[in-house]
Amino acid sequence: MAEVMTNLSRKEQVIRMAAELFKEKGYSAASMRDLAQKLGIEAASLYSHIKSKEEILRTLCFDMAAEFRASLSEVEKQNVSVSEKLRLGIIGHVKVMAKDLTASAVFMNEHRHLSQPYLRDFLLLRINYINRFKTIIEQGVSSGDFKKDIDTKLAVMTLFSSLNWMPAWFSPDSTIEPEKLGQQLADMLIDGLKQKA
Amino acid sequence: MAEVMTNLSRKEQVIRMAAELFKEKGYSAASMRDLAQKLGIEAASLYSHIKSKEEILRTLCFDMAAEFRASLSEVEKQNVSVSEKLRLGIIGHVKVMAKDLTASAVFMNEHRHLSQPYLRDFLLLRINYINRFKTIIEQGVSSGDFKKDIDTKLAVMTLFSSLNWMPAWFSPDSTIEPEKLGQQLADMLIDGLKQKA
DNA sequence: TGACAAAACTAACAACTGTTAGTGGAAGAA
DNA sequence: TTCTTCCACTAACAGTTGTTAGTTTTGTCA
Repeated sequence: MAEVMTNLSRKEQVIRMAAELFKEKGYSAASMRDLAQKLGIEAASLYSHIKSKEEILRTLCFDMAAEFRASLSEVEKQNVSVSEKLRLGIIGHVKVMAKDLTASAVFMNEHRHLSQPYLRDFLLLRINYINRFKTIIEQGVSSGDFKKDIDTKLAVMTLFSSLNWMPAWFSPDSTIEPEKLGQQLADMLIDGLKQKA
Repeated sequence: MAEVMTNLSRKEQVIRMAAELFKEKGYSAASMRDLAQKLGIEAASLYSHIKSKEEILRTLCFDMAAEFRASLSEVEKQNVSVSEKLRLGIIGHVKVMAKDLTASAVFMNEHRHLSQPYLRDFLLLRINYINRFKTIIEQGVSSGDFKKDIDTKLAVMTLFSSLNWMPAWFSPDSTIEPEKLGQQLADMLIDGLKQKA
């Protein structure tokens, strides 16, 4: 038990460092020797902890995916108005990202380096997640909460684009809390910039 | 003269193919042998046309940057309302991207592989461009066109995030014209999703 | 035809890639 | 003590990387 804990802890340390490196240099440009150096060990020693470079990427991508899905499931259960549901979905997404900005950045930008069949699985998970948001928006259009002439595909892609670049510019030592940031983002996307006449 | 044309044409062909490859696999994962194969020649033959792999990336990034800046300068000259100016800026940005989606994707996702001092120069250009958009939004807040409680930094980053992921999901054979897409995007960001009460 | 430039070729380089095999030390449990 | 597990090591592999030097083919124009 204690050994398992220690092992996991060391393995997780490797994965965390790898996430930082992948975020900084990109998956392909980050070498196992770079990673080893960051940990103060030899490259070959990494393989006491992980099976391969790609296994690290898989872990990072699929763990994040699971968190996003869990967050959205929680929101879907709630019995609230559509625009509130969208708002909660956005806030949940932001919170998950904020919990680990580094892993989020890797999840967002490096997943394409997964090999098959993992890449396919990953993309399926992602499209499912996006479609669940799209459904919320469509419900809003039907119910009259949102404008009737909205292109829902465009809307949902815009939404995700805004969300997904957050790790690139949001600094972890920012004074603003994730909850608040999500709130503001939701406001902006739902209500727009313009002063109501 | 004719020789120069031919030379340029072939060099541009190399750069175009490289853009596709860089977009697909990422700059680091794309090898010069991959690129050569796409052109039906040997890797070493590429060096009759270009100085180095990074020179290609530089060309792609800085040429796109110049186009974005030119587009925005055009808009800034116009004597129109603030929200119209923002709208025009967005449409211009979308049009520039749509003219070459492949190069845009590289510009967006691969610029970090530039070495110094080019990377620094690139980032300075980018921040200048972003700040000019931010100024427009700030003017809108001052003039009362936009809401007073807007976080302009958040607003401008959200704007760019939405814009910048477009190359990733916008298909070139889409029926929608860039002009129209830019229009819709601007509507969404400025007016929001919500039906006005 | 001959000259010239563009654009391709072959061969090779040094460095770097992810990964494996096999080894040994350290620490805790028996 | 001895056994086991974790975690590091050295040495080496086969393949790939960007790039160079030098040469030959190709096409155009005088």
